[in-house]
Amino acid sequence: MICQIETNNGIPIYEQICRQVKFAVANGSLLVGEHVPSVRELATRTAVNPNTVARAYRDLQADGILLSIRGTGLAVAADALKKCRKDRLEMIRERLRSVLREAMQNSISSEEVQELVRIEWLSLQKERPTKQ
Amino acid sequence: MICQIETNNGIPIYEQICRQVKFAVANGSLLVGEHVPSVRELATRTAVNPNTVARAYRDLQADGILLSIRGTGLAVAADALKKCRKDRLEMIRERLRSVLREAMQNSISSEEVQELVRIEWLSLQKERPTKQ
DNA sequence: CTTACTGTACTGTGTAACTAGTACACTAGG
DNA sequence: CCTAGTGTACTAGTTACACAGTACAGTAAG
Repeated sequence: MICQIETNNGIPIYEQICRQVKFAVANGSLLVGEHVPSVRELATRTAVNPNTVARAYRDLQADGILLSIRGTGLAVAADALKKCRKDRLEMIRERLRSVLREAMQNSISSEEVQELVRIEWLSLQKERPTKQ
Repeated sequence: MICQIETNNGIPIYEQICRQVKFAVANGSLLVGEHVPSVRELATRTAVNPNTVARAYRDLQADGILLSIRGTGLAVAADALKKCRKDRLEMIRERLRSVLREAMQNSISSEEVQELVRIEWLSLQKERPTKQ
């Protein structure tokens, strides 16, 4: 499971981890019953404090995505797939709305936005060619 | 000059104010030489602490957008228009990139994103019909 | 001069996010 | 049993953001 953290994009690290775990489950990168990386491993790999990862995992447990097996690790819950699939676009949608709202408030046209999305998408594709 | 503040969208209030002032200049809602609303007036109008507005105005001065005339107020600098126009889409672009990056990292297709943008844009238009 | 309005500059307070360090209970493997 | 690896739970400290209150210097209008 890959996990890439962006600092200073407004989203707390622990929330980014939550989102990426949910996406991984929705994608099938993380299977139901499979173990998620340990707190300490993910922490060192992403250069983040273990407490921050633990916080994310705690939230995921509260959401019913992960199940704790003491001494062994955390596994993806049985009914997590359905929930993650359902919320898949929802998480992106919320961030997108906020950006679009700002654009609209400032007289950016629909065409300009569409064009911007197209250009930036292509630009990002160049950054990570044939990703996944 | 309108100024609408969103709390809890990840962007600090003082930065939102900065952005909206820059947009207003780029739009022509704020003309060069014109006075910007006073710290206290904008603070009460947006239900924000005066210090937060002052902080935004201080940043705008550092950026060369506003000029201070003690005892009178803050005016839009002569060369602000050029700078604001130049940065007009740039500010939206940065936020958009961050969202698109997350979408791409999680195997959302280009078509899905375009569709999402289209739908959300229409949805926002309904919220504020014939804005401006 | 007086008053009311400007911007500016402080000192606090509170909260959220993150980091740092430590400790404990549990489990698997030797 | 022993060790190393799990999750979990603390305390403490730092930083950023926002709010609250106060104070002061300058300007414009009466």
